[in-house]
Amino acid sequence: MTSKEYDTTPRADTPESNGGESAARSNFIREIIDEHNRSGRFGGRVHTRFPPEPNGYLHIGHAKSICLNFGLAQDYGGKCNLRFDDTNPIKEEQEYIDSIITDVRWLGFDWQERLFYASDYFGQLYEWAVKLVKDGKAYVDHLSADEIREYRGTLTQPGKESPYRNRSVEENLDLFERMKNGEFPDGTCVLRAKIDMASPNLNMRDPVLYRILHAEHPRTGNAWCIYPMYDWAHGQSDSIEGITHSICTLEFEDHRPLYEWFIQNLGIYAPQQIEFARLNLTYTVLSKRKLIQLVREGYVRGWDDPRMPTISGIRRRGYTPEGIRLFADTIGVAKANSTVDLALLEYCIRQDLNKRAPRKMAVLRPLKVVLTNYPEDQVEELEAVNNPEDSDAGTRKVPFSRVLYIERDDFMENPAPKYYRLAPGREVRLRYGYFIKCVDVIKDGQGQIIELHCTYDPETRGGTAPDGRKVKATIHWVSAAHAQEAEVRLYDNLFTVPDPGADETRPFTDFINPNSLEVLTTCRIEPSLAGAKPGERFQFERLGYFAADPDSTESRLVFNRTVTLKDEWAKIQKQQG
RNA sequence: UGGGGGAUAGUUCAACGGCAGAACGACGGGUUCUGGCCCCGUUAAUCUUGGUUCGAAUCCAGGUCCCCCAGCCA
Repeated sequence: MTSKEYDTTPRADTPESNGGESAARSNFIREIIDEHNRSGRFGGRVHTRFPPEPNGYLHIGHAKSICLNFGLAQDYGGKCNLRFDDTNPIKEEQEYIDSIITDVRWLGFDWQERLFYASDYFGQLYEWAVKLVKDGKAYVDHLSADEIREYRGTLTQPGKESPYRNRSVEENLDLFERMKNGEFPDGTCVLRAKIDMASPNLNMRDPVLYRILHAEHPRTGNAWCIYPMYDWAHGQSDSIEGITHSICTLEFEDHRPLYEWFIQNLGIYAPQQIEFARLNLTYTVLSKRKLIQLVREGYVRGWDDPRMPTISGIRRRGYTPEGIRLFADTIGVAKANSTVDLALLEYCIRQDLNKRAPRKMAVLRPLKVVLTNYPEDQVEELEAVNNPEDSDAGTRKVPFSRVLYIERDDFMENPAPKYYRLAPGREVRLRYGYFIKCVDVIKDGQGQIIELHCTYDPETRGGTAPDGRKVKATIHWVSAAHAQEAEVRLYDNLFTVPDPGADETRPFTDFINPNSLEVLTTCRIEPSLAGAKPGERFQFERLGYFAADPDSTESRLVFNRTVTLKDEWAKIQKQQG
């Protein structure tokens, strides 16, 4: 394995290569890059990487990092690699590699031919380890894992040197080679760097470089039985790829001196590690461990359950790459730990969907309405606007007839204050249709409202009255004879509290929202929705944004509610108690 | 009690010695054939104590609080 060539010439062919700032909002990383461009440290290059370990599915927190790394490269006319940090075969699987590739691509980013794996560098990494041994800077340690921990000391006390620390170069070379050749079982010994057992930074107390793992690797199979630790692999992988800015999360700040020690003692190209605060979101969890638990213990249907904060989950839910990128840009990047309000994510998604989602009419909880003065067999085709935000979206025809369904919520027998939808004796407008007035409320034996009798005003076709009278509300509807039946899944926060992990005396699963999923099976949707393909997104007017689910069949569509519309009436109701 | 980081409206992020600003949220209003979108307005912050300076969120000193580190995980 040889180190890769990388281009160190300034990228004069790209628009942002004059060392200049771009239009994006300022942040501390851009300032560092700008400074590097001024000083010429990287010759004006900007080359980042997104380096996931393929041990799970990507989530919205990773999206922040992906948008940051790829976004910086785009803005500065640079490059961004996708690199799998696959140094621990015990946890990693091809399934995860595949899903990560899918997700990053879906988010809208392109690494071109630069898809790499830390395992691509196992050979080079081994050679560099041999060099360190030869330089007297690494040794094979036969202390057990427990002993290593004891010898490491504590936060306040220095560590002790291992009795094996001063083996000869020859012995270390021999032992290390035999480690590689598989002569020792797992856990027998490790290769450690010889740095400083008294360092106040525990990462510098002779960190382990290689451990013995007789495990099959998704990519290298059984070629290796020793595997590099993160610290030994990461910086050198960055170096090999010519990365300029190695952006990682805050918990690696303590690792930076080690990152630099390896690079320096190997005498190889030095990238700059920069740390930023990872994303936290209210009403959700983003730790891999907790996400796995939700899946394994059946709290959700899988990694792609629309309630999950995984990329595959929010994709299925109907979130858009554009919306997620807008979110990443909006939250910015800094070093302070923070928790972003979920409302901001939802705002960004609505913002994007509002511009692009075709409008449709759908009734979630149907209430039958008979227009008693409308001709029995008449059907009209009413013209509806597909998207008021996009004049190019055109119009469509929606069938209208004597028997309709409206939303149960759009009728109130004893209307509350400020409720201005349909009520006995009250007139409202049917969207794109006529004014109707409720004249009779039909109930069953239990007193449940089962049907409304209304009259329509033929003069109001198109939605305006010739006499100029106004109505307070416009409600959506579908024609009973023409509507299709569909299933709609409504989602609420997976957790009932803003920070489910805050109480350390209780498991986070105690705070799971029992009502996070509501399945409605008798919804009626306008006929033009027939044939909607999984993944297609719509706005159901007055209800929210919805995406067709892969569970849909030819005969029966299933929709996920992506996010509600802002709902002024819901707010008023809340205030009214 | 070692080391490394951090602290600006309710939330997230700007301001880099010179008028503390934006977005979201909340509240109020306008507009409207979606109680949506859009528009306008109100609310609301520099952790603390000193110091330097004509002038400090920004520089200096002390303090407080929060986060991370003792994997053969990443």
